[in-house]
Amino acid sequence: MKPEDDMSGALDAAIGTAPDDYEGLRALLLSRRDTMPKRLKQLAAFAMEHPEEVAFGTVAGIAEHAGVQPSTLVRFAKSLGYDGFSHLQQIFRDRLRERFPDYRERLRVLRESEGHHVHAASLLEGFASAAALSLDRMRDSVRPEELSRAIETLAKAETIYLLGARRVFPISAYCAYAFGKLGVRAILIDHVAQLGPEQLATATERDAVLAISFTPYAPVTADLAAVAAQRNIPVVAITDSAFSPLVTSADVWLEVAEADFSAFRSLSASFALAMALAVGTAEKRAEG
Amino acid sequence: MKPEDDMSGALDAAIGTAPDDYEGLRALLLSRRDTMPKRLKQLAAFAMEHPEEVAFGTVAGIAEHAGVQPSTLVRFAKSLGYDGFSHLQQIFRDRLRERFPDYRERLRVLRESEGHHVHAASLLEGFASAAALSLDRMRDSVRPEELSRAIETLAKAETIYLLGARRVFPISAYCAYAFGKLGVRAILIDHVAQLGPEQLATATERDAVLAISFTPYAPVTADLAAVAAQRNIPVVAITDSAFSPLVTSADVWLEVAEADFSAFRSLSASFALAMALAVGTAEKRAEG
DNA sequence: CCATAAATGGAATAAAAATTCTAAAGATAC
DNA sequence: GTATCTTTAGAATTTTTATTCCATTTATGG
Repeated sequence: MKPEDDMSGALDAAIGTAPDDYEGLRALLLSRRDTMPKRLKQLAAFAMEHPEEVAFGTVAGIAEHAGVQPSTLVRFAKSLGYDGFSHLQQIFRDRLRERFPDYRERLRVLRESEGHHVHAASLLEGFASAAALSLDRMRDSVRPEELSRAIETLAKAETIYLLGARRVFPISAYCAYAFGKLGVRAILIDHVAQLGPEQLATATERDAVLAISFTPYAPVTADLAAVAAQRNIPVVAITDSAFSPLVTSADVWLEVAEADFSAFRSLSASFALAMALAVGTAEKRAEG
Repeated sequence: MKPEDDMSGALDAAIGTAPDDYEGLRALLLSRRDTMPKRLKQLAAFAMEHPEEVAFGTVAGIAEHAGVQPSTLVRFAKSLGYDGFSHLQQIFRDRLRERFPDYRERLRVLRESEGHHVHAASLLEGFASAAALSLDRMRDSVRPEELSRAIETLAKAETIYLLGARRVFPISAYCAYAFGKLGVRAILIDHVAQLGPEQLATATERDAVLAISFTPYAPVTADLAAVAAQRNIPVVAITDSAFSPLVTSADVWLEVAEADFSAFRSLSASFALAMALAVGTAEKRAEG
C-alpha cells in the first residue's frame, strides 16, 4: 500500500475514501459533484454514462472519447483515492461481472419491495414490454425495399413537411429535431393557431410530405395528406394498417403496429422507424 | 495482415473460420472437441466455463488459472482462426457488453438479403436495438420506491406543468396528451414565442413540475426547474445522470440512460417511464 | 523401434498500455 | 494587478502484456 509516503496534501485529500464497489463510487462522485475541477467532473459524468466503456476500454481510448488527456484519467482515479486508473477500472469490471446472473435477482427484489411500489414497478414493466414487443413486430412488418423507396423519396425533396397530430405529434416533433441536426431542411406542421393548411401551403412538387397517423386517425392529417397528393407532392406515410386513410394519398407507406398497455399505445417502433428514415435520408443526400 | 505468409499448414487449417460472435465460437469449439490436442482442449473447456475471466483477464493470469503456458493461449486463438489472443478476447468482451445475443445474428441475416435495401434495413435494426437495449437498462436503473414517490408527488398536484425542450420535447408533448386523456390537469410548457417563463408563472406550491432533460442539457429546462424549486413547487425530474443540472432542483428524480445509435439517442425508455408515471398518477388520484 | 510431424514449455522480444513529470494555463486570494 | 496555488496538456518513461521463437517433449505412421 501507499499510506504515508506522500505529504503532498491537496490532491490526495481523498486518501482513505476509495470505495470498493460501484455503488459506493457512484455515491462518492455524487457527493463531490460540486467541488470537482472541470476535467474531472467531465470524466465523472462520462464514467456514469458509459460504464461499460470504462470497464473495457484503454486509457487512451477512453480519454479520446471523453475528450480529455490520458493523464487526466490517472489523476481522476488518484483523486478518488485509487492507486491509478487500473485500480479504478477494476471497480467497473467487477460490476459488469456481477450484473450477469441477476435476471432472477431483479424479480426477487421486486417482489420483496412491498405494497404499492410493486404496482408502480409493474406498470413500468408493462410499458417496457409493450415497447419491446412493438419493436420486435416491426422488424417483421417493415419491408426493406419499401423503406429504401421511402428514403429515396425523401432524399429527393428540397424541403420535407412533417405532418403528425395529436398522439403521434411527438414523432413528427422529433423528426424536426433530427432533420435539423442532420442538415436536412424540414418544416414541422404544428398546427399552431390552427394554421396547419397555411403551413403546408408553400410545399411544391419538388418537396415531400412525411405523414404519420394511427387509429383513431386525426382528420387533419388525412386531409392535409390528401391535399398534398392532389398537388402532386410526394407523400411518405407511416401508419398502422392498410385501411388507414393515409394509404390512398401516399406514394410509399410503411406499416407499424404498436402494442398497447393500459389503453396507451407504445410509440417506440415508430420512433425507431422515423429515425431510420431521417438518418437514411441524410446519408443518401450526402452520397449525391 | 498475414494472409499467405505461412504455408506451415496443419496448425492453420482453421484459417477463414474465426467466428465473430460468441455463439459461433461456442459451436466451433464444440465441433472440434474431439480433434483438439490436449492443452487446447483444456483451454476450450476453461473458456466455456469461465467466459468472464477470459473477457477481463490477461494472458498471464488466464494461463495460470487454466494451467497452461501463456503462449498456449495465443496458439489456441490462432488455431481457431483469430489474429491472436486479443482478437479472441474481443469476442468474449462483446458478449458481456451487449446482452443482446441476437443483434449480430439479425445483422448477419440482413446482410444476406441484397442491395442497398440492406443498408436501410440495418439502420432500422440499429435504432430498434438501441431502443430495446435502453428499455432493458431502464429496468435496472429505475428503483420502484423512487417511482412510487414520483407518482405520489404528481398525484398530489392540482396541475402538472410539463417541462421539456429540444430533444426531449416529444416526451413532454406525449405526456400532455396522456394526462389529458386520463383527466389529469396538465400544462405543456412549449416555449411558443419564448413564453416559457410566463407559461410557468401560474404554478403554485399546490402544483408540480415534471421536468425532463438529457445531455446536452437545454439551459431553459434547468433554469425553469430551478425557478420552480425556489418557489417551493415540487419538482419531479427524468434525466440521464446524477450530474444533470436537474438533480439539484428535483424532489424526486428518475434516471434513464438511453442507448444511442448513429449519434441519435433512443427515447423509448423515457417514453415508457413517462407513461408509467402518467397512468400511475391517474390511478392514485382515482383511489382518493 | 525408428523417423517424422505435431504439440508444448519457457525464455526472449515486441507491442501496447499505464503512469509520471514538467511546463504552461487558469484560478484564487491578497 | 500581482503572487501563489491548482489544474491541465502533452511528451517521456516505466511497467505491463501479448506475441514470437526455438529447444524439448510427445504423439503418429511405417
